[in-house]
Amino acid sequence: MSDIQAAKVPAEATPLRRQPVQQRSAKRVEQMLDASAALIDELGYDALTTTLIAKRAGVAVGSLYQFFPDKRAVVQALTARNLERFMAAVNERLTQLGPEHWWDVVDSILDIYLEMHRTVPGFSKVHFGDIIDRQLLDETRDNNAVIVDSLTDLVATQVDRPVEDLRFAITIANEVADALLKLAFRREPRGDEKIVAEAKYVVKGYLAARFGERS
Amino acid sequence: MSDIQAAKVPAEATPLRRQPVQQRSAKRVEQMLDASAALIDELGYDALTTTLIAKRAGVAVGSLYQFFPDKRAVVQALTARNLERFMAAVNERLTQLGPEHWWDVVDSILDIYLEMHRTVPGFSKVHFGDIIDRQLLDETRDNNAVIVDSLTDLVATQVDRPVEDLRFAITIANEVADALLKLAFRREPRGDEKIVAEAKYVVKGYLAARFGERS
DNA sequence: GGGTGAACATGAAAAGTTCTCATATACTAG
DNA sequence: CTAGTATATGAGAACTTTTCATGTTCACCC
Repeated sequence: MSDIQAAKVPAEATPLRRQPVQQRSAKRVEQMLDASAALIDELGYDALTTTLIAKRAGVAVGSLYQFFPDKRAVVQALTARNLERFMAAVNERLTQLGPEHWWDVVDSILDIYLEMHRTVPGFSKVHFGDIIDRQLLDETRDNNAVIVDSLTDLVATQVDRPVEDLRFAITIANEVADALLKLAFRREPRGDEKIVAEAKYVVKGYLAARFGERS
Repeated sequence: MSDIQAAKVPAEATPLRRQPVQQRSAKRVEQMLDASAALIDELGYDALTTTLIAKRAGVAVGSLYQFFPDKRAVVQALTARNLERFMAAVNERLTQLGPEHWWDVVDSILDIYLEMHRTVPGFSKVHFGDIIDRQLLDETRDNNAVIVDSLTDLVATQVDRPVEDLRFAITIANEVADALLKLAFRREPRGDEKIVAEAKYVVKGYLAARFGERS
């Protein structure tokens, strides 16, 4: 009576040294990501240490390297997991609501984004929009592409415009929203309300100008 | 006949372990910052190494620690230098042009920002808006505050609105511009023209809505 | 339930970084 | 010319990242 349907995402290209196949190890990998997220929250990215991660996760350092090629890959995997969770939440919310106006889509997405900032450890420090160094850049581009493409598809069914125009506008909107919400959470741990409101205002204003008011 | 007027900025709080007093050492510190900038461009922040910086700058590692308390402080000093250069350029441009419409102020600022992205090594990777970790956060806030305050003063003489409203709007605009220009330079080394244009459009649109069209 | 090979776990130590410090040299004021 | 401070230096202490040989656990088969 359980939903055995594996929630496995194909995992585009494996940044992992080895894919955990047994359940215990999959769990361990999750623990390592959780530990990383917590530590990033507490100490910041720079102070993150493989030894610390391992200790916090309750595993040996070697176990970490069993799956991740290096420290960066851990953070990268964390951002990937954040992205997956985000997209899953967005999809769920949207299929639930049923698409009406893109206006509402924007609201939903921003709300979910906010929610994750507030509830997912480490999210406000590193999530899919971050570039910590060149190595992560390509991965980041991919992550953002996933979001943007997904949203573009969604909006394309509603707005009568060339898809490339939509993609462009959504790319811009995505970047703006990310920047402003990050600012909001830099100012206040729970997110500065005024800035959050302004973020919604700016994004909607921009999209309205580009998409037109009609749904 | 030379303008001896020292272009020294008071240097708010000293993040340096020791302030270079002799000219040779001041020069060396500059060399270290130059080396850091170049290396960040080439390898990314993560691959930055104190040994590498020293080697590139042609000094001993110890010399670096003579002035900087740790590696982060070097990057921090680099962002501070970038900020100084940026503000200096902005001030020069604006006093030259003479303030007309805030519209033109925005153009000037964005142009200078672009120019620096293209000509100042490392600028597109780390400049005043970046947060690499918690330690740098306060300094970053300061940096942004400097820009925002400075611009606010400037605009306050032109727009008849409560100063706090102006500061808020400028904070938002600053963040948006930064995010979009960073995106532009992530996409193309010389800055994606289309995105740059859109950045100007978004920022101006936002400020027009907040400040009103009138100069 | 015994055997086999792959997946996984582990921690000591190799390799690499950060940062210190005792020592040596350059500069500056008098 | 000289004392006193600023600076330069690089070996090495302290800490991190990553490897790897060794030992366990699991999954599957007979």
